[in-house]
Amino acid sequence: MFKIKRLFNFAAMIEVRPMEYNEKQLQIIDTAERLFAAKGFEGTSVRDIAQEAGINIAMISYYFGSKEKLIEAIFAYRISYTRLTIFSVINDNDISATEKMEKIVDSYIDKMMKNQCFYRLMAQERSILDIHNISELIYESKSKNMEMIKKLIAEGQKRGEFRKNIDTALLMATMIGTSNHFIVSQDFYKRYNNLKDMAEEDFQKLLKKKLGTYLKSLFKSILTHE
Amino acid sequence: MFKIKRLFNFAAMIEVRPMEYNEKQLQIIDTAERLFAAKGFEGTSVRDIAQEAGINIAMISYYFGSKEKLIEAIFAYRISYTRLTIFSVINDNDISATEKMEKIVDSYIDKMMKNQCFYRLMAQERSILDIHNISELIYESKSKNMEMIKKLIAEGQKRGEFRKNIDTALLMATMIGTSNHFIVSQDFYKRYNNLKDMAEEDFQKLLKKKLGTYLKSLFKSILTHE
Amino acid sequence: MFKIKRLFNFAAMIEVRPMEYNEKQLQIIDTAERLFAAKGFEGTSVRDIAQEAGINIAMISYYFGSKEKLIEAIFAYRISYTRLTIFSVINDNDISATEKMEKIVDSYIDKMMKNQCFYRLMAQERSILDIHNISELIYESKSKNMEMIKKLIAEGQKRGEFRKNIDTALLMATMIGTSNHFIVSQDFYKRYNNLKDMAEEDFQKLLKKKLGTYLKSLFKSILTHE
Amino acid sequence: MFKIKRLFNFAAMIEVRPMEYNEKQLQIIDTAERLFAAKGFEGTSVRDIAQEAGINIAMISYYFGSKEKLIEAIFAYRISYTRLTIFSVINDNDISATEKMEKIVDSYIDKMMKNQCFYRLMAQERSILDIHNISELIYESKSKNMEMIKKLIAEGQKRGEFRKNIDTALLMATMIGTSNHFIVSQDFYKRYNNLKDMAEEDFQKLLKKKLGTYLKSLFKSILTHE
DNA sequence: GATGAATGAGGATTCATTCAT
DNA sequence: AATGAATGAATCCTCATTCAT
Repeated sequence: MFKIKRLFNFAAMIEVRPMEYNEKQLQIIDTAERLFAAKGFEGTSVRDIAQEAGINIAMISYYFGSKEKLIEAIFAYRISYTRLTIFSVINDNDISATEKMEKIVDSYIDKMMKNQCFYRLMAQERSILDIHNISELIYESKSKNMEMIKKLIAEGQKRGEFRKNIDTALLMATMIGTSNHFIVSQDFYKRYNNLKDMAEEDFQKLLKKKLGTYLKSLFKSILTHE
Repeated sequence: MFKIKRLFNFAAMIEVRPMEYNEKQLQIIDTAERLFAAKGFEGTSVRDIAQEAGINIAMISYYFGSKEKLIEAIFAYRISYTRLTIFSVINDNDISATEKMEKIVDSYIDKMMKNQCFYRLMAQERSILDIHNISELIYESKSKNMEMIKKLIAEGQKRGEFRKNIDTALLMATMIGTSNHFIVSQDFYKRYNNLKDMAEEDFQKLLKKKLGTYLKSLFKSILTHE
Repeated sequence: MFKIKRLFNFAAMIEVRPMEYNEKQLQIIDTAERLFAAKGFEGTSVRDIAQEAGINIAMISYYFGSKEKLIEAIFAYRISYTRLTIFSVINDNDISATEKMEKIVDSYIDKMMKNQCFYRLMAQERSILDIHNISELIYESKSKNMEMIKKLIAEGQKRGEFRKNIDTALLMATMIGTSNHFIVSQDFYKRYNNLKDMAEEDFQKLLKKKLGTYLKSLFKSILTHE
Repeated sequence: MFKIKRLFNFAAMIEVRPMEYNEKQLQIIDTAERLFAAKGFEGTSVRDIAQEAGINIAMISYYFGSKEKLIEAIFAYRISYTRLTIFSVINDNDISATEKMEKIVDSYIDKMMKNQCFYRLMAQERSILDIHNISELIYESKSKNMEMIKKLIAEGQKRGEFRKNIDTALLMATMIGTSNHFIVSQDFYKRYNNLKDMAEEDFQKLLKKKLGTYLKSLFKSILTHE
């Protein structure tokens, strides 16, 4: 029915379509994601989710099978979107490797800023790893991304844009880790720099811009300088 | 007795001594830290901790008051150690700013590698922040570190070692975020690179060396290149 | 659903209807009342109640929220019945003030004999007062009763049936206190008078008759003699 | 040692001497009595008592054996004093039966006002009876008192002071019940009559005077009127 | 398809007491 | 004689889930 056993089909990768959920299910996913991010998986009860989402408690088991399955669904749902972007950027033949990398950074930051809850949640789960059946999902997604980035780096090196000896894993760690940490520490940043009075929207824009500029400059540095 | 009202004494900062716990208390702290890191705060029951630590369940409330207070104690305990290192490095007059920065990176990585559980735990709590009374503790520690790093950067700039326009917050985010993400994703790294057969000790050394080399090179890049 | 925000509605006093509980809830109330009376509130565990009532432990929290709320519900439930009787007696225009008072005494004794558990419980709570949120409930009920009795006494005085200078508070204390003490000490009474072999039913009838005769005679004495 | 198996020795009744406790033990008794009265036996923890009394937790078990034994000790201690008074009044040959009865009422009220905590506690335990080993103690004390009162009534009847057909049990119930209820409901009384601003000492005097006058008048009525 | 009622399992904590000192 | 440390048992309550409707 709405249960997907195997998430990604290599052969049909381009056509990978995120599973379809009805409105109520999406509402549950959004609410759960937000609450899981804010209070942790175990710290959030299905009652909390049901109440916040304005639905019946039994609906969660009814729609997703269990609380565990719900978080798996959240990850499957969110991750299924991520790949498409990178994929389309990589395959764009009209721009240089450097430009591609910049686009990827921008796109990553954009996605993360828009889905902060999910990325917070992922930061938690990365640590708790293997308790819920998510690690496999993350592994697949991550290695897929790694492959693409590697290909891109190779392309850049071939074109003479990038230097040799680039450690993709650490490069990714820098992009993901720096972004995550910066976003997750935004409360510290706001308080430390006395930006409490800034409108939230403006503050988010500021973070995004700072982070984007910084990361792209950093990547340039890493990728080109000897 | 073992309760600390105020953690850091500015005036007596050099002499700040971590609170003293007896052996059993330390055993609880270590076990709890490990389990919290592995299963999350809410995902870990006091029964789990007691059983794993080989002590009576009631001892946790007896020694720390509550599960909540226990995690606070863990943070207070671990954080109280961190500062000293940075402080002593900064105040070393015999080495250049560049060398100081390298020492700080090394010392951070070293500490993190040795206390992976705590850093995993902190990664979780950074997200859940403000549920337990830890954010204040982290804020204090973090801003203290920021101040010292800022001072160091200023010193480096004054000495002509570092370039202008360095964003300390993002620099820190890179060090902490990259390290954290790399460590937290070590299982991915191992699997992705088929290193399952490598001895754990060797693997840890490998991670540490790679990370250290990378981060120091990265910092050099950020701090010196225009 | 079964939560009552405001117990007594002055305007609609005649129509005050006790809250409606389903059969299982009433079963819990009865059992809890009996056990609280016998072993005290704190001396009774929710396990005891659940076991005795033949229901699941969780049902008590499920239906009443907590053990505390349960005892509040018991009081609200029992007290909501009491007023009606006095009210209807007072407003009966066909009988003298003396007869009214006799009816009130009879009705009080009758109610108390039938709900000995509750009156025992109330005797305990009167002492512990203010720990559970019951004092307010009792205050309201008691002052309402006081008002009615005062009115009745005034009526009796106006009609020349009762003497002047009657202290309503002490009059009430005599009725309630004597009855309570007599009932609560019935075990002593039975043993002291060697009535162990008397059928329980007969014994209860005996108590009721003795108490009724005595109290009515006493009231006559108090209300009429100079 | 400090354990008394059998409290009252009939033969040596006149010489009955309350058990001797050292200062710390008396401190515990007083504190426990107060807390038991305020929060109930089960509602009071030995920790509460120890903390309030400023003594070590283990002392309670050490001195009294257990919490249960402590409350037994309280009852034994307080009850052992009560009898003496009645006894001496009864045996006074210089005053009439009526005067004796008045003295007994006065003495009872006086004792109760001075030991409100204990009387509150007794009101609770009367209901919970037979859980702690106190009922026997109370039975003995009560029947002893009953005997004396009966003797006094017989004396009054013989002397023509009192009427025939007096139910001693109900007479006692009136004295004890009315007093208890009046005292236990003093908060209601204060609030109902807007006496919150009266000094506590004055309020207590008021209660005592009202109660004394009322009860003695009531007793006269019961004992003399036909 | 959707849900209110119900429940067994397990949560953290507090309890009175004991024991070594 | 006195006590701080320690503990097994029991506390109330919440949990995710199920089931009859």
